[in-house]
Amino acid sequence: MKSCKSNSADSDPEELESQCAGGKEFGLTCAPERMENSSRRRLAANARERRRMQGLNTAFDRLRKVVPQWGQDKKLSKYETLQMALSYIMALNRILSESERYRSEREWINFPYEHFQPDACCAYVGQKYSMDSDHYTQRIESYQPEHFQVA
DNA sequence: TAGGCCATCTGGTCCT
DNA sequence: AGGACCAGATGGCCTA
Repeated sequence: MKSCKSNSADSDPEELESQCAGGKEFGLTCAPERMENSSRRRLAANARERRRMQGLNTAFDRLRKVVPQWGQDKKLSKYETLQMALSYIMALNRILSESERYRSEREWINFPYEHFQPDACCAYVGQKYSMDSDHYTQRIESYQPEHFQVA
């Protein structure tokens, strides 16, 4: 997945930074110090940007782990992950609202106890939910982002 | 082979 | 001044 657009992409950025500082790379052997500094700053900025994007991707991976994902074969794209997270939050929010309503109507006590089992909870948060997956898939898939207003 | 997704580079802008 | 953030450009990989 690496780009070959620039030679600098194929080497360790910190190493390149130090090489650049020596003026031996990128034809800068006889370049003025200003160009050298500029080039060095650019490489440092590239390295920072890579780290930033890696941090962003780590966050996406963590989000993927807590968001429902059926179809074990393919991981969600970034866009899909965000859409799924939105739908998931909305679904949970609705479930919460319903539970509040039940409680206020004093019907909550009749709510099936198994809804509070830890396993049932983890099935939502975990990777796959082998049991009852069809039902759950239908439930969550019915929560499409376009059905909600984003605050 | 076209299209989707992604990583990386890059220059601009904003913030501290 | 330098770092963080962003968006556009570019090219590689993968799949239908």
